[in-house]
Amino acid sequence: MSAQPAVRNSHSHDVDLKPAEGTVQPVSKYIEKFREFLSSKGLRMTRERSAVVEEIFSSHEHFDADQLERRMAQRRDARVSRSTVYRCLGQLQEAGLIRKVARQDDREIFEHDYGYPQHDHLICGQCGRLIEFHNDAINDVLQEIAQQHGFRMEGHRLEVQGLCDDCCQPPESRPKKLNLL
Amino acid sequence: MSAQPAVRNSHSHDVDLKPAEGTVQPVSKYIEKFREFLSSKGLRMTRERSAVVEEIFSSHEHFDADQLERRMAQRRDARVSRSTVYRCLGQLQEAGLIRKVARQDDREIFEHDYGYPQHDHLICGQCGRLIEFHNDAINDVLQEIAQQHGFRMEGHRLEVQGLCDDCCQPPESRPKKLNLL
DNA sequence: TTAACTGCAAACGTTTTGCAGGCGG
DNA sequence: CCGCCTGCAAAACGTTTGCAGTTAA
Repeated sequence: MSAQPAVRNSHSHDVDLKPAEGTVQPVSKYIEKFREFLSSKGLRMTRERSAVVEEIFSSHEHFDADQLERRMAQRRDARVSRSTVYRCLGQLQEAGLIRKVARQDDREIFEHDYGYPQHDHLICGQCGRLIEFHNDAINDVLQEIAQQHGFRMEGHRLEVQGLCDDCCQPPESRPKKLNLL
Repeated sequence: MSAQPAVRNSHSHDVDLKPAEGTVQPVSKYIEKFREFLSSKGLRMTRERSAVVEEIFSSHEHFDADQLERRMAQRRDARVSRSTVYRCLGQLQEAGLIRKVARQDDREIFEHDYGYPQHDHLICGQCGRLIEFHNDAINDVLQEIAQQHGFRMEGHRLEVQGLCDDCCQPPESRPKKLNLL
């Protein structure tokens, strides 16, 4: 589709983890994965669904339903309604392609899940920035704790609240809310 | 239809951590703390507000706004409207007396924060049970990670998803759903 | 063909808010 | 007395759903 600018994303959202390997995976990989899932459920791949997957995996940004809807509105190949966006988000979660990662301003924030290393987030309460990090120790500790409680751990969600580097600066030089990705 | 397991959130939650010490703190301690906060903001302590604090700290259960509203309805000293419950919940969070701890069935779940040791939760996706645990290592790791990113950590929220002991059992021996209320 | 899909709009459930009257300090 | 506080009802919010026409397989 779009000529691959190897660029991450336009806006300044640091992604401190790199993609699984050096290069950006072709979007078709995810579409195929989704098609498999759909087919296993007796569902169909449609123009709308593949367009949504394409949009979501065209960059590694965090996003919410509203942002995705707006991004879809700008595409030429398929206009996708809000309902379909929401329905698709649910299915993509079921399929393991994306996951809810945090909650900001009363909205669920999603991110890529499939083919991306497990990680957690530092969330800036001032500017809303999400900083990814990965740490094996946390998983190990959780695994151990779960075991002690006879709990079968399936996953976790860890949000670290605080202030990012920029927002720690004195108020005068502090950037305004840049909540939109 | 949600893809979530169709389970209500249980009202009776196991608390695997004990209160700070053996005895239950007098509720007045919390009311006093709240009064301080209010006063520092030029706000007032009212019959409704103290009743809410009293209700919340009369037991160490997790709760959501709806449950709290119902509990308030049964009190003799003050009828408290839903609006006031919500407004009060917000202020109690600001005051550091309670905090949101998870999200279940589209509702925020709250718990005591002030005077209670820092901890996290195992959340059973089957029966909704919240199991508290405490582990210093996690905080240490997070503190270190935050520092590496120039992030000023203020707190965190860690939800471990999975299945609790009971719900791991084979269906035959599985206890009936913890019922609500 | 036919069952799943879509957009639309209306419905939903939780939380927030505008308002007029009440009350704490 | 001032201005914060309350309950009420209605609004707002993200999200879900019923429906009738559309489309993938």
